[in-house]
Amino acid sequence: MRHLIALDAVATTGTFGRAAVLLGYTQSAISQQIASFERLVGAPLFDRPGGPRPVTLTPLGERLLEHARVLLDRVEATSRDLDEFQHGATGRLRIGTFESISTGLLPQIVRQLLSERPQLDIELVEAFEDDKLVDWLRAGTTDVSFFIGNNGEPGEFETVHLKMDPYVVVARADSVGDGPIGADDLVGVPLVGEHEGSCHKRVNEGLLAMGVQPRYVFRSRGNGAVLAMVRAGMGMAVMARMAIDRDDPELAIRDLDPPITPRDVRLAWRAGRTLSPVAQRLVDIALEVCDQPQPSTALAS
Amino acid sequence: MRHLIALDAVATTGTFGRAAVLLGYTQSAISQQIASFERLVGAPLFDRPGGPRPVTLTPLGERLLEHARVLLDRVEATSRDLDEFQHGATGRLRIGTFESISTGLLPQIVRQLLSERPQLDIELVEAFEDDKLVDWLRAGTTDVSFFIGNNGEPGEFETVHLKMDPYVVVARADSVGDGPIGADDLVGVPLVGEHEGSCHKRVNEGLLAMGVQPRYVFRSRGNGAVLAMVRAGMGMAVMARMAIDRDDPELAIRDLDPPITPRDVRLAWRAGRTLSPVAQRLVDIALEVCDQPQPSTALAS
DNA sequence: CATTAGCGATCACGATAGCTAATCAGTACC
DNA sequence: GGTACTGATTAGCTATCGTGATCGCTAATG
Repeated sequence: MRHLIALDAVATTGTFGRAAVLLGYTQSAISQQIASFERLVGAPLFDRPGGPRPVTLTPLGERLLEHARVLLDRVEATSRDLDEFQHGATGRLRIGTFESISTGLLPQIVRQLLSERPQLDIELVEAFEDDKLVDWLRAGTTDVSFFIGNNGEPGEFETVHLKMDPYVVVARADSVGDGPIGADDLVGVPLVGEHEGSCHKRVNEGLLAMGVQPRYVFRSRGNGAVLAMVRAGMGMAVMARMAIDRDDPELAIRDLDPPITPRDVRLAWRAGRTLSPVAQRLVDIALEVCDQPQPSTALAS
Repeated sequence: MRHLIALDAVATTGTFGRAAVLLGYTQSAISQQIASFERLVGAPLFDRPGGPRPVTLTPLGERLLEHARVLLDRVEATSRDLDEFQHGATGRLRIGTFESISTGLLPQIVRQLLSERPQLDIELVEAFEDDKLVDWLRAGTTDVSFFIGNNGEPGEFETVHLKMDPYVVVARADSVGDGPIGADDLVGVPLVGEHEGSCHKRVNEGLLAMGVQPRYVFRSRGNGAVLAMVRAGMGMAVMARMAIDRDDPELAIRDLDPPITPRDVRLAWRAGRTLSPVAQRLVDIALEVCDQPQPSTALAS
């Protein structure tokens, strides 16, 4: 390595002495470096004419110099890229997420992250079930992942709590009064909701706990479709608050009474694995956006 | 450099100890190397879970490893290319030459050289005047050059004598008898020959020294054209023996009497400059082809 | 629950490599 | 023939890098 730099310097300056000054060494050091390099390759790299004439590269030296410059450039590029990476300016970030989070939380976070670091390569991987997210995170398919509560083997993941996301009732604005919706209001009422999946399971269990046997008249994987059906008058929906992305005067959003246990929205990564600078920043931004204190050391799962 | 190798080995084996075995070090050495590398980049490269579990790369380490592998590959490639270059298997060789030499001498030399080293990149640069060849060789446009006699500043070039190339008369076979051609045979005879140039100058001076005032009826830069004109009966030609590339029953080749001083064909290169392996081999082959002894140390110009 | 095995970190120590400083030796130029 | 500019060489110091032994940690074992 030092050899390559010395070779370049001598070839450029034409003189051992000037190369030494350039590199902050003494002439002796350069002489020894070149000599050692020549011993290494087994042949002279410079013709030394003697006297006050500049040294010149041998054909071998010339050939080696070409390679040396390529290598030095590469090293330089590596150093620059690593710096950028460490400062979080570049990097890839694969995020595991649910649709509701992609709708109600991620956009703010991603917008902030991208405004700070426009060159980032962000990849979202959406799942309908917790297990998928766990598998992906475990396998390294995702770098960080949103979780509902804690998942995986104990100690396998590290997580931070972002916010509690309540389940609410969504109905046409003209079909409900003010105030929370009780169990009575839901019995026998036609419902629209999600297809099978972790989210739906939680809603379903919650309703059953309330004593309501839900009657679904439409199911979809897309929250947008569900809301559209509510808007169209197909029925009410019980869904995570976060999945409703915009204020819609046609729709009324009401609390449940008694409420279904809200979702514990967390951000998770593999325990004991260093987060990349961008992932670290993502966590911080997520905490900011959710108004959570930033634990200096993230809580264990 | 060592750092990169260690990084690669640890990442591959998953363990400091196995990496050490792989590289012929002790575990302690690897541990210190990685630690020093981490100090250099300012952040951990591996997550060490502790206990009998393998270490894993941090995101930074992964990124660095990609660069490291590219660099190591390049170093490997450099080493291979240099080996080949030193053995003369690869390399570029730019040869300064005259047309007559390109015709009568070079083909044998180049054929031999290429049969030994098929991958060579040989470039011929043809000149019509000595000065051009001198300039090119001085400037490094050519690596080696054919010279007629010695040229350039004294001590500027190193040369070896290849052969003496006599000047001969070429005529239609049916237009001359046996035996050498004397001055009387040439007086007033129509001649074909070269255009201005170093070769032609020597012929012209030779003829004048013989007492012959040459009468040119055709001149060309191409020896082939000259010979064709002789064959066509335009006249005789006085030219270097070497410029006649093949036996042609239509043509008779006769000595001059008195002869013009033959050309001293030499191979030259810049004095004090190491020859590339292929150039060195070219010199040797040229000497072989010309039946010259090979001086272990080439004669000074 | 104590034991064991496998892992990396650390320390002291010796060898080596790499630098400086001073000097030597060759060559061109005045 | 001196002078000035080269690179080479030598001795000596120092920082680096390797080894070997040891320590501390954790998962797996019985």
